[in-house]
Amino acid sequence: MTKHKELEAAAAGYDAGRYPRPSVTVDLVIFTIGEGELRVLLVQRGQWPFAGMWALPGGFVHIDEAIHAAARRELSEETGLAGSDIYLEQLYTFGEPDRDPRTRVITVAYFALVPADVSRRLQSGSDAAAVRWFSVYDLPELAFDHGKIIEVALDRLRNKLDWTPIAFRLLPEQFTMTQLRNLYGIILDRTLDKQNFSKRMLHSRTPVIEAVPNARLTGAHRPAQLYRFVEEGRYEWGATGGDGP
Amino acid sequence: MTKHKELEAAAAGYDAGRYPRPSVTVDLVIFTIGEGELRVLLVQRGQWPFAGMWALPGGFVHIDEAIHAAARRELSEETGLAGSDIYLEQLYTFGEPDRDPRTRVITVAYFALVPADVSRRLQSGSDAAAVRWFSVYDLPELAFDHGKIIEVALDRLRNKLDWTPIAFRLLPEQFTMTQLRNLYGIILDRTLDKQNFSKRMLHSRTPVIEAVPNARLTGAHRPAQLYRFVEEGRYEWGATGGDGP
DNA sequence: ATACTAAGTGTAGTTAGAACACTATAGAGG
DNA sequence: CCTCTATAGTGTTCTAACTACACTTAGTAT
Repeated sequence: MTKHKELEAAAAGYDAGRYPRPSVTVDLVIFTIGEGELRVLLVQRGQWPFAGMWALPGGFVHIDEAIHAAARRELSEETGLAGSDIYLEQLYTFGEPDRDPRTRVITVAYFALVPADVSRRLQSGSDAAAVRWFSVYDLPELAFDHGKIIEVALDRLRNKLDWTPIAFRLLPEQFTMTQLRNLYGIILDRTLDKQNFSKRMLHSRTPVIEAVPNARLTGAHRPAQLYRFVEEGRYEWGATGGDGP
Repeated sequence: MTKHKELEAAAAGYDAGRYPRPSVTVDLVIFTIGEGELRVLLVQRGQWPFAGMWALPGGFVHIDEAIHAAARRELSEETGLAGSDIYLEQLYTFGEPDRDPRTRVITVAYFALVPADVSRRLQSGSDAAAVRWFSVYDLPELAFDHGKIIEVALDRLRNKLDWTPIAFRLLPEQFTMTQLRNLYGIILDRTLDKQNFSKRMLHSRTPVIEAVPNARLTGAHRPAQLYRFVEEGRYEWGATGGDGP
């Protein structure tokens, strides 16, 4: 198909090889919640450049592959999560000429949200020390401009948290009010008033969550009501869009 | 410099030519206000593909050029506006494999805001029918996926309007309350209450605009107070960021 | 002078968020 | 069995911001 394109283009007097082309990659900021921390998945580099340092998972966009497809593929390769139920959103494109010492590399950054219960299962499956979750508040030295990328991702996550129901992508299907409030607290890095928080979630004009009838979490103390995200309402998801454009 | 990079990379056993590389371009959605309309700048294509159809201005990212620099350069080439005082923000990266029939082209879309007084001066300078402002509510048939790109840009503009002082990038330095209110009305495509609007702008906790002392616009009717944007306050400009990453 | 047009202002009702303290219900341990 | 303790769950008041709506003011045009 690419060959066909080139032929057609040549016939029309267009020479695609005229300009030297940059490499294009995708990099993934994969967030999860664990041990009461907001965490991001990093891989340790084996080779030059930045050998031994930690980096975001990522890889080349294949020549016949959509960018979001490349991001999905990398997500699946890196975590084994194939399902499209993992939240994935394009973040920003970074393309300073010197960001990669090898050659000109433009990277399209994505961020992904993996539910706490899913990431717990992952942890045991991943091989050795090459891949690890790190607290976003305690990151190692990072390769390339990946520190910057994580900053931008964290900003975006915090912003979206307030205006979109994105938080539910980090929790199992059913959850207690305390879990949800803690999640917000961890991401926003501040404490939230119990009553005001639950009022906002349950009693705003278009409620965001609803109680699951007869579902209670039994534990060491008073059992808690389980809630789930209300899909119906169809909120404004913000202009930055979802997976593809 | 690039040559140096390749050498260094080769020495470390990295072959950058291993993968076929896509072309990378920037496309610009340049907004302005004119004749009471929100307008976008389009250029008419002369060649295959989509010959005769209208498209967003844009071009290749040079191999040693930052992406935002390429966007600035195209903006300047297309409009003659060199100053970095024109608002420019990265929008989204579009990379479906088939979006360009010539070859694989990934495009990083930007959107720009040109003040009404500046764009009026431009109009006379541009050559013939090859470049034109179009109302966003009355667009011609567009080449490539540029219709989609404009949609995304319009969404983003509307969203940012409510939470950031972006509107001032479409107005001259001083303006009347009515001009500002009309601007919001045009972009949001609805009418706004006079009193409530000015209350929001002037009397919110952190005022967005201030009266210019002794400056009044004299005209056919009662003269109007002139206002200017308050720079001091430093608002949250939203997570999506400005020009560079 | 008078009419016309746009600028500018005041008020009451509603809604969302912040601050703050008390009651309820389970298991654990003596 | 009773008490302790930890977490779940609820009510009220105050303030800031948004909505709806109508009247007054100050210029030019005739």
